[in-house]
Amino acid sequence: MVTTQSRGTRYDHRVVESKWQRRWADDGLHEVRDDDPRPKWYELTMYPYPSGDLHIGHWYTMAPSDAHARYRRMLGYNVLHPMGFDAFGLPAENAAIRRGVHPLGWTMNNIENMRRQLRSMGAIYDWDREVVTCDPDYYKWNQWLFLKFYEAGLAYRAFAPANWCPSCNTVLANEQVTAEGVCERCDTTVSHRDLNQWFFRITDYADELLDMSGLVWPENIKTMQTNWIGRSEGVNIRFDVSEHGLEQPYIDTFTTRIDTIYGVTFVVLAPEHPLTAQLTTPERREDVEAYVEQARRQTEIERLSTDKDKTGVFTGSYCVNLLNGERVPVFVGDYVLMSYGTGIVMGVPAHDQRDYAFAEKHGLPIRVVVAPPGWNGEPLPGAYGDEGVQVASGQFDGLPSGEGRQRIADYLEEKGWGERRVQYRMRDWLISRQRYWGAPIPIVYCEAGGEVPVPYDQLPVLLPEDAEFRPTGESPLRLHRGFMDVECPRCGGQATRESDTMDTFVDSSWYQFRYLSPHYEGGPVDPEAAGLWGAVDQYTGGSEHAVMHLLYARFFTKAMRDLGEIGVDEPFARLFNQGQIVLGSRRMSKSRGNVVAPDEYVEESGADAVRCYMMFLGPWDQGGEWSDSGLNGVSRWLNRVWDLVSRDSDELSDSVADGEPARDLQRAVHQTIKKVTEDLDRFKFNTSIAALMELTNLMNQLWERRSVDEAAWRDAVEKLLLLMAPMAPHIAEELWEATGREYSVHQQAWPEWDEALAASETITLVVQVNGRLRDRIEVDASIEEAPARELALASARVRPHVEGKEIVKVVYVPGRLVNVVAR
RNA sequence: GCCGAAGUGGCGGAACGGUAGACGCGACAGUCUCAAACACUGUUGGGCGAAAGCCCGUGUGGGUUCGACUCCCUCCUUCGGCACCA
Repeated sequence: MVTTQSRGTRYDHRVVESKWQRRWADDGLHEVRDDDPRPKWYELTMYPYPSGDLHIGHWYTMAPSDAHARYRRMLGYNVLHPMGFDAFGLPAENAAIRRGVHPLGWTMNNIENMRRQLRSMGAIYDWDREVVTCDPDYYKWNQWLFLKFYEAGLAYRAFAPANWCPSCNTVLANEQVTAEGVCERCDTTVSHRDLNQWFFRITDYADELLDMSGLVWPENIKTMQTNWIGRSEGVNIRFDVSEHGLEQPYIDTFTTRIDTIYGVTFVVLAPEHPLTAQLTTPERREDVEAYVEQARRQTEIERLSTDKDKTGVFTGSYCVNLLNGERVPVFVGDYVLMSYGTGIVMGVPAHDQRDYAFAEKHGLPIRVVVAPPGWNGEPLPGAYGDEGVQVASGQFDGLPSGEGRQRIADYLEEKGWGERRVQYRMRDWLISRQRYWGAPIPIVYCEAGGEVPVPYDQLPVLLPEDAEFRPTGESPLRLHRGFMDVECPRCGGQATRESDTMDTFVDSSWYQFRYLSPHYEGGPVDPEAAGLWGAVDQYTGGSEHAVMHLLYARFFTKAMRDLGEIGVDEPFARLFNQGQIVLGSRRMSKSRGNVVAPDEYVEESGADAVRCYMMFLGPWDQGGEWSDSGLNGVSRWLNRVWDLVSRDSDELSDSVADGEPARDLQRAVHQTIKKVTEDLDRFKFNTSIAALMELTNLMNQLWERRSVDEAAWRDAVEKLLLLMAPMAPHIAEELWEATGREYSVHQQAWPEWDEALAASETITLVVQVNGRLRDRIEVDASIEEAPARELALASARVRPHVEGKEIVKVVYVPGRLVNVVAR
């Protein structure tokens, strides 16, 4: 059919997008007010690091979450969906050093550029609420919180071995060292240094952090946090060493398997253990010292490699197992870690793989004390299960090992030989960094009075802009006399400032609360705003933050709650992790040169097309691959919508003689509303857009046939534009106006569907024989079972398949199918 | 080694235990064009067949079921996390 309308009209996204972005800004359409009567919805996307250019990965993170926030707004919520910059940190400093510029200038330029790029996306960010963490108005509150933590005993300084990255020239938190023992930023092998460091006492909250029952988070993230915290219930048990005449007549070990206590055939100390030297006999001294020295020199990787031999040396001493009076040898071995438990392990080779390996190597006895079901009395190398029956265990013989654990623990506590203990894998959070580009730690060291907190009225402790910031291994601030030399706030005497700065994860641990009242001067958060907004309702971002950021932010939230700053227990009620967008199945990276720069594509195809493509390329949580032709397909669709909606609906008659197609359209519209709504609730953007494409395709077909009336058409156009508005906000707004509707499409209510109208009058009745499809019959949707069976059995396509067979039964699934079972 | 997720056309991916492959890309054919590109229309899992239709198909092997991409078990592969934590 030939039409008068020209086909293939393309819209000028440049004109449309800049027009509406200006208009929305002028009208303050995205301003969020606390006195808005609608119910609140706080939807947060992890803020970006201002690395310079907005990467397509940023779009992948932000465009779908913006669409979701917009959807929630159309549902009738007062939506807060803010944006800011995680502006402190090593990359800025490293980049600044490379380029010979100042980190501040470099960072602020990047932020300026990225703000412009972010604006091109047409998101609903309320820029008046922007948070920039290197701004003194922000980090002042970092320092303020540090002081509050300090007063509450949650911040403390300790001389301790720390992870040292020789390339970054700073210490790292445990969370920042990968499983391979390298720096999570630069992949350099991490070594150790003993330094005075500031810590946050996150372990105080270990048990509360384990409780994630109220969180709607992906299970794998919860599991990772649980594993990271690593709670173990066990027993501290003493072994008698009084025969050696030390100050302390016993040594302490920790075990989770006290049921195996009768199987102990040796004890092992960590090489760094302070008792190692004392327990070493003179004739063993030389060997032990050589071993300890060799262990000390090993790198973290060598030390931690699991497949390594279980090395160790005998100290010459013995200790006594108080339960059976047995004397067992004491070894030093580097498979025992000083940082876990007591740094001493009781060796039970029959029931622990590592102890087994150690015993094999050193010819130590192996004694089974927990017999697995059906045990034949043979040694059990490798049978380390913790369920069985106590044997060779004195008075505890015959007990199931689970019960044995409790009874032996009771007995030890009664005798005063040990007590139940809970151990965590997680350590306190080391926050000191020997680098320039971070928030100074607000402490001074008085020559007379020691450690003195900076008074609140002297905050912020400004980061001096004129410091030499090249890393030397010590904090660069140490070289800045004007910064360092200070009067003691307590006694007025000579004092020096703490020269370390805070880990940037401190900044991101509470930024979610600063957005609530970004200009508030009375504290980190305005209590009224905190009361109104509470926790983030929906948080989105990458799963690379599964442990560090998310755990720290949870800790901060609980600590701030206990300080009375906020009223919530958890920062993020719901969490959704998007996947990664890749190019050619490889992670994009600047060094590899395979980076997709969104600006070119926005210029070429428009922000709406790039937004929609981010959502369409695959399920958001699984990530996907960028492809130019994929973007092109989405772009074609938007042009088709433009073309379709721009058609003059006067060309359609007021009513169509055959009413069926109009009903088809109406049904499709209601089905689409349902599909898109349900999919957006579950972040299934790809299928939402697919549903919208289907509706568009149907509309196009019906138009071609001119078999739809004007009213149905206009209704379909309206619903299509409303449903598209969150994903393609500019084109939806433009077409909303062009079709004579009232500004703004983004202030309209989300459409609702009517189940009855979405339902079909007829269904395709599927007819199967033995579960295999044989026929499809169009029938009235209200068909009863009996006629459906009759129709199925009468089908000419069914008969040949049941010929000569006995019909055993007929399964009827209402509204779906008939399955004839024939044998 | 342990924990978790995932394996579906040429590709990205759809599918409340009930029509496998929606939607899109690509490819092919056509329309438009002097031509190409763009755009638009149509076809498109494999095999056999003139057609009707039949058979085979969701990593592997089994199981449950009238019926399995979907649930259960085995194994394989890929990815992510943890890893001498006593």
